[in-house]
Amino acid sequence: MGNLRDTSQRRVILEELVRLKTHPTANELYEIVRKRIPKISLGTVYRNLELLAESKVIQKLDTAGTKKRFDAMTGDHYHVRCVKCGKVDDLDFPFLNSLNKSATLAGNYEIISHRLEFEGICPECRSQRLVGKNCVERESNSG
Amino acid sequence: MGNLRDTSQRRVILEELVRLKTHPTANELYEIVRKRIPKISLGTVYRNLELLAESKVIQKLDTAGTKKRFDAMTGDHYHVRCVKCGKVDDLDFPFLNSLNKSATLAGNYEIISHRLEFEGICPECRSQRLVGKNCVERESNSG
DNA sequence: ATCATTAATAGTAACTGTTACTAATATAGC
DNA sequence: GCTATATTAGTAACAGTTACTATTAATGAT
Ligand SMILES: [Mn+2]
Ligand SMILES: [Mn+2]
Ligand SMILES: [Zn+2]
Ligand SMILES: [Zn+2]
Repeated sequence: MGNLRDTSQRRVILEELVRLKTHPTANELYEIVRKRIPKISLGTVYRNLELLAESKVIQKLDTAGTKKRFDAMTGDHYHVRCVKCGKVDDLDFPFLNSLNKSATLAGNYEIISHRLEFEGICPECRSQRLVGKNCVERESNSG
Repeated sequence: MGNLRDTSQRRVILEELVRLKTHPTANELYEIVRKRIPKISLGTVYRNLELLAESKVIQKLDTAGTKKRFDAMTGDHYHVRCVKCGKVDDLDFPFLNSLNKSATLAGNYEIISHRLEFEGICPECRSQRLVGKNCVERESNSG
């Protein structure tokens, strides 16, 4: 894994991120890793997520909202965010390979990538629409 | 304009945002408005942008990076962000109306909207690629 | 026009997510 | 085992934004 040393902290952070399919924030992952390494520091989680993303082992997501999220799946894929509970899920949707080329032709930028994120209501929140309980707002749903 | 009072601060903020095509951050707009209303407070700019966005007069963008940007154009359109200088421009690209429906069918979310943002290199930065001067990094280019 | 009501303001403090710093510790190579 | 140095825990600093508060000003009624 490049020139990164093999520390227990780094190993557990990666293990737990791979296990989770929830695209956690640094703090969410910190709380989970803490159960296995109680004395780990939040800074260590941030630093390792950054390093792992730099070396392309994981992916840093730039979803709506203020918090960065992390994803152990590095392949191209899109995400859905529930506007009710803030949950971020993978979406099994074909990757739009031709978009960048079309967009380059449409304007005067040299397009190198695109970010597509859907907003919607997850099955859980949909079934609780009338009840309104058990559906904690995770983050201010901007726009 | 709803139940919003007509103050000089609010009027100038909106005027300057409409004039600009640069999708400024709150602070960038603050610096511009300050030339006309020197004693205006940054909080006033934030509060008014928020209120104007709530009442759909303007649009709050959730582009990559940490800073929110604002847009007086409320119609559906996509944006390009220059990875070199951070500039955000409109892209004259047809709006993908069928995407939400397709994405709803692809997963188990009820999709209500999508956000598509392109990354690329603007004409200015492209012509300065070798020189590297006059091309100020506006924000840390994450991912 | 004067007044009362109350939204909006300037100025500042507080907050949130993240990054930077530092002295102590642990890893990897010899 | 020893050395060089990457990594760590703990904490301070930082950036962007929001919340608070006393004062000011827009509105609508008299
Ligand atoms: Mn994913
Ligand atoms: Mn725009
Ligand atoms: Zn939900
Ligand atoms: Zn540029």
